Amino acid sequence: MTRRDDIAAAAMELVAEGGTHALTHRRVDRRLGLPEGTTSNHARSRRELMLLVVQQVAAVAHLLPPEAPTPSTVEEAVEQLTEAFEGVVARGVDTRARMSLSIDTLLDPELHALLTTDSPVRATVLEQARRLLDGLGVPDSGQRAIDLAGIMNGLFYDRLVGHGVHGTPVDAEAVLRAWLTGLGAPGPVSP
Amino acid sequence: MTRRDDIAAAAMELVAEGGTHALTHRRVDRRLGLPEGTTSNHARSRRELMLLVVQQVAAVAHLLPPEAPTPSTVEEAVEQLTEAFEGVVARGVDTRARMSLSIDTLLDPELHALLTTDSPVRATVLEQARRLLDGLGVPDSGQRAIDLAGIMNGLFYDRLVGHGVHGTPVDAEAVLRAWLTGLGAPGPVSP
DNA sequence: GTGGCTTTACTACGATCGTTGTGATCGTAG
DNA sequence: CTACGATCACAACGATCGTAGTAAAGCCAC
Repeated sequence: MTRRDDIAAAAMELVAEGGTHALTHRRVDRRLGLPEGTTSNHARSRRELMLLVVQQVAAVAHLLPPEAPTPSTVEEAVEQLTEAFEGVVARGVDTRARMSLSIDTLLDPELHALLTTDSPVRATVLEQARRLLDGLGVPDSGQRAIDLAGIMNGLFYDRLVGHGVHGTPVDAEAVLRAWLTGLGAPGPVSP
Repeated sequence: MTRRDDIAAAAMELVAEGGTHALTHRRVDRRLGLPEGTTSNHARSRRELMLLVVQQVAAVAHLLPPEAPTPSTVEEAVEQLTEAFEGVVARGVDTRARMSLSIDTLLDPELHALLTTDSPVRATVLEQARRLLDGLGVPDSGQRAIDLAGIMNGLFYDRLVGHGVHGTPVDAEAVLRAWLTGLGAPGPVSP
């Protein structure tokens, strides 16, 4: 069981560092110092190997720590979201792997759905985002939660794989503050 | 010359459809119905082949049509940005290829920079974004232009490779409107 | 036309890959 | 202790890949 976890983790790292093209049974073996063929035993095909990485990404990724209290002002929300954002960026690997896999599984809708629509992480993230927006009194919080996830992905992309890697990065805090402000939240919902 | 362009275009399509992993000299030959070895003649190594795609992406991609008049109200800006966004999404291929390559060139900083920091498209996009924001009287338009590019990338990601492909997509127009509104633009700069 | 340079077609090599099979080894329930 | 299922190490296959070389075909200046 531990062996399988090691393989999944190493495979995810490979994808995060060099994209799906760098993902190979033998490369995983080498990275872990295991004899060739070990990874092939656990993931009998390349598709299974990619599935392993997809599951690993889902196992690691979370947008917000679940114990976060619901903020009642825009500024509190900005602070909380920014902190969560920086945490994910600092971790890095799983988000990079997720983005790489999202593109490279477009030809395999089943795997792609496991990463996006059908991902348990997606549901959790949307629910947390919705709760945060509801606490601020933002209307239409369902669609707005989807929008927030989209914005966050843009910020992730910039910092982890885009211009922000070597150039001037986006100002995540300013983006989130402006967006939340512009939503015209009437303030916290009175009890 | 035309031959090389065909190869570059076909290579970009392959990357857009199946990621960098699907990019191969022989696959490009087959897609174009050319005898095997033709692509190898124009891109003597795999790195050259990827460079070809990078250049092709830069050749095709533009955020805004350059002749767009500078908007003077938030609503005009929203309309213009949304229209440009939908245009890029409808085209699709180059943005998908760019995102795939961004990740898969992380191990090759030179190629990665050509896609991001050193890209001529990047400079154009930032300048257009900055002009648009200046027209609205938004302060610190330099950093805000970077932020806008980040937001747009998030929207692209959602629609082209993320949840929006098969699930409920982001509301790009609403996101842009909220963000622009929240920037607290004092209105168009008086002449 | 003719000489010289570029582009094409075609072939071949070694390396790596995905995949499968076969025993050996381990852990554990009976 | 033993038997049995799961995990392991290891070997081997055909296919595909990256890369490079060579000879024919095309093209253009002169």
